[in-house]
Amino acid sequence: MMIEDIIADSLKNCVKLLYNSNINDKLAQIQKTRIEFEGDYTIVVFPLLGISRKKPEQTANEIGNYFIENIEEIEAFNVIKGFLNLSLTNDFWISFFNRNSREEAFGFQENKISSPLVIEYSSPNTNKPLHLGHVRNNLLGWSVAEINKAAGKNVKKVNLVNDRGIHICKSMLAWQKWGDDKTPGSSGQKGDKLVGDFYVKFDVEYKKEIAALIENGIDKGEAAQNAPLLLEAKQMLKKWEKGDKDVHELWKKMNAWVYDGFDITYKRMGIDFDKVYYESETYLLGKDIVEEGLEKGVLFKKEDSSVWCDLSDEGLDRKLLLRSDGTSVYMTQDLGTAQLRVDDFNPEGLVYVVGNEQIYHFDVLKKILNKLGRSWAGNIFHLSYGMVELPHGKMKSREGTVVDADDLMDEMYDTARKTSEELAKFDDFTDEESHKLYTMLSMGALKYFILKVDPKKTMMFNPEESIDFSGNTGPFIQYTHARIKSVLRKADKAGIDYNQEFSSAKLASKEKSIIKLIYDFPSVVQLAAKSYSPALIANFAYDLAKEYNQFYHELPMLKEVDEEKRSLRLAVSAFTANVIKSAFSLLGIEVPERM
RNA sequence: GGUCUCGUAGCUCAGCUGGAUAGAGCAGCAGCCUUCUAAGCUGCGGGUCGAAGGUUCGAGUCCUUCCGGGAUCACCA
Repeated sequence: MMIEDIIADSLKNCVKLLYNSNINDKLAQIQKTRIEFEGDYTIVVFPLLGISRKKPEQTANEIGNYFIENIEEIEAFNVIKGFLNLSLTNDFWISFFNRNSREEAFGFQENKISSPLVIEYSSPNTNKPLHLGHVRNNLLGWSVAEINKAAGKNVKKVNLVNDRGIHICKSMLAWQKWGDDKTPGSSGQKGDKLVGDFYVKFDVEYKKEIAALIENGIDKGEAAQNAPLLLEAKQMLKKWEKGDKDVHELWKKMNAWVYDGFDITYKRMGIDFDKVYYESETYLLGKDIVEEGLEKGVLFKKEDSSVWCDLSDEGLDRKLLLRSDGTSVYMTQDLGTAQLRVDDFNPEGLVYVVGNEQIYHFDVLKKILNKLGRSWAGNIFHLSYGMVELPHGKMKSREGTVVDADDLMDEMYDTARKTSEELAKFDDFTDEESHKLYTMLSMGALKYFILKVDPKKTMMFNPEESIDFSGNTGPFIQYTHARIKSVLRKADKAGIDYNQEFSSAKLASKEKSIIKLIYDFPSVVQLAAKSYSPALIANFAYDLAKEYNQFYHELPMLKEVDEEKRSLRLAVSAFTANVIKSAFSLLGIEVPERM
């Protein structure tokens, strides 16, 4: 039980005893004492004045006295206006420290055997390479999954690859027409890049056709619908759906190129999945559900035999589920894949990491599933993250304004190398060690940069300015870890033992503030899991690293003559390093021993 | 137009369910390496929390209106 809960419970007992009244959580307000005041935790007494019927100071004093007399963890208090600041005993912090500082997995909860939380993320299209927007999705999804594992959940990461459809046919058609049998092998180009280029090529030629049609006096909308290239692509899609051998062969070949390319990028980002679904295998699934909905009378059919769901009673419009030609739309497929996931995993929840432009889509998805009587519809959670914007607006694949994922990682690597060469503290690194370090730092900088901002918020990325390596950054925190490890190596070498219990040690202010921060780590993990926010973990790691660096400058370790103080400070350092490492592991960031 | 979102320092971002004089980093200026890694530490300057009302003992946080940005409302995905 966390100390905040103990204080809250005690407060309830106290109010019952002193003022003969029961209070709820809303009135029992406990918060951390602000640094400028003496104390560890603060009870806000304003809400209790109506019950005590006394002045704030008097009420706070009465409660403070109760705590001193009855709660052994509390050793002192002071009152400022309506705030009752409680000081915990030195012993409380020391014994917490003794119990946990050598726990490798401190803050992580053992995996429970429970039905899984299925998290879908990434879900790329196989017609273009990954860009910065996808990077945010992938890092977020992966991290949210890891955080939930650490919080004790049984997590399954899944990917639904969008490997078929009109957009795929467009790049296939362009390759057929203008590809000259180019392959990744012959061109030396990464497969996803090659295919992406043909997708762009299609768009260029298609636009030319539209322009020509308009020139000939054809209406704009009609031109877009009837351009020969588009008709040809549609034709190809029909062939694909009929199982045409040639089209399928081409489709398989080009998708294989893309997967080879994606694998490289995924691997570099450190992303993985427990299960990969392919839309080509699932896109027909929703039709059964639609059929079921028609039978139940939840859905209806129009004269042209298209099928709809009426959501007007939910304040929404009608939603199409089957086209008049009987083919399914995106929504239909998602109904099917949701059901498939439920059948596959019997999950306690389904999480979709998908951009906020699809809020409406998921809203509708849940409502339709609800109408269809799927009780698990309420367990669907759409983690809708914000877009990544560039100074000149949002990224558009077809307009070439995207920040390519591979290029970005290359640039980060370059910056890491230059920065490291400039600031290097060692000259004995082998090429391999250097490469490993640059990789670690560049990915640390990138991942931290993206994950530290609240997932829900739109974020800004300026390609002109490289991502920082100092200040509130990944490398700063990695540096803190390496710095601690350096001191610990020296301590080990000098034969200093800091792996022990501490009994009487009176904590210095900076030692205590670090221990207090670390004390919160388990709750931060829980909260980050519940709110699906890696940003909370990133912020925590930064606060800890910052606090540690102040400690480092203020208090000597190896030079300290008092042996117990020396050992305690080394032990605090070791604990800090371990927690930084754990926190960063949840963000997918590795920490170096030396840098 | 309907719905949903966001607006905090020059820039990028924190600010848990309303609580004490609104915090970091970057950028700028000034200090600190014969001392455990200076990717660090210390200090200075910088804010009518988009605007106006309201609820409350108390509002960056909740409500209303307005201004500004974004998303969405397809027989696209």
